[in-house]
Amino acid sequence: MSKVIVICGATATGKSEIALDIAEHIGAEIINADSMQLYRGMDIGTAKLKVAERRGIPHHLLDVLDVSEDSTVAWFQDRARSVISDIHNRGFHAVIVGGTGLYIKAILDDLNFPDTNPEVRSNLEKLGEEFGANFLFERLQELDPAAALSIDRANTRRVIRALEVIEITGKPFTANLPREDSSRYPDALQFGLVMDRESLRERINLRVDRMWEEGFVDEVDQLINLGITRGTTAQRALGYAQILQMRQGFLTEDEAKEETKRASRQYARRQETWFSRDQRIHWVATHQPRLETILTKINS
RNA sequence: GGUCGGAUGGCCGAGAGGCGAGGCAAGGGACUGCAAAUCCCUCUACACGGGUUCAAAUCCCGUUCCGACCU
Repeated sequence: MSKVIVICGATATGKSEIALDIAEHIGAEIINADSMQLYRGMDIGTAKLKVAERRGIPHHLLDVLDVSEDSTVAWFQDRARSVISDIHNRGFHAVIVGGTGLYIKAILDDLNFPDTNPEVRSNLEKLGEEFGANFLFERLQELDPAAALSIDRANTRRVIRALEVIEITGKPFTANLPREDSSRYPDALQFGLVMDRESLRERINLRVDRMWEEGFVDEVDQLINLGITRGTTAQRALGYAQILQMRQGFLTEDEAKEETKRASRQYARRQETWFSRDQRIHWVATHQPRLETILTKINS
């Protein structure tokens, strides 16, 4: 019986390494669930494992997008699921590793993403610019009060998406929403790596310093030539955004580096909040023998 | 020794008698088509001691510290 194992957790907790260990032990292939490692050329700044470091284990969904293309959950969900069935069909287990909570949830749970329509969306965006965030929110309150309750009035991005879905499907946004416990892979085992804040902070600092030494700035310069500023997703990535700002003269190199560290810390916090909601995750702390703990659980 | 100017929350920084500016950091949280994104909440400070006043971070006196200048 082929398994689905998930390794999640905050950035810099050592997910990639553990995933390799597990894959090696149980005979699995690895699937990336990190929204930024999807991009070709974003290597140093995303701490992507080099091919030589992958121990011959197949890694999927790495380097599948151009930096000028946008990534979306719906697309990812589709790709990831077909990769999983492909791996399973060949008789291997699948280890999903990554820090993008929404992407992982999209694979595991029965999340259905109604279509998107660029025209509808840009119209809504225009309305927002013209009449303000409140206008959009009030419209949402009318069309789907339940959704308005759970979406913050100032979060224009999410308000627009809800309105878009309503317009396209003709049904309230909430109608498409969660049916708890509708897991696509009921036997999937999720492991979350945790670390105390102080250690994590140190690891992040070290990691960012190392990225700089390895030529992070050059990497971004190359991506500028490849059109990273044309896309919306890739250029927002931690570190990339800051180096881009530096190139535009808004930050000194030192500031860019420090900002990257700070932003990474904040990101780690958001990741922990996200993952902490999922009761299915088995948390593994640094002081535990991580690999053994996880393997025991898998084999039980 | 003298004169003048400062002293505000972890940091930056406004306010110049009467609802605790604001920003950053930190912490907590939300989140089903940009998610390394987007958004929300919290953090009761005015160097110290007196005084004036119904009311003082804001005015007065003194003390301490910092800075500039003078002798």
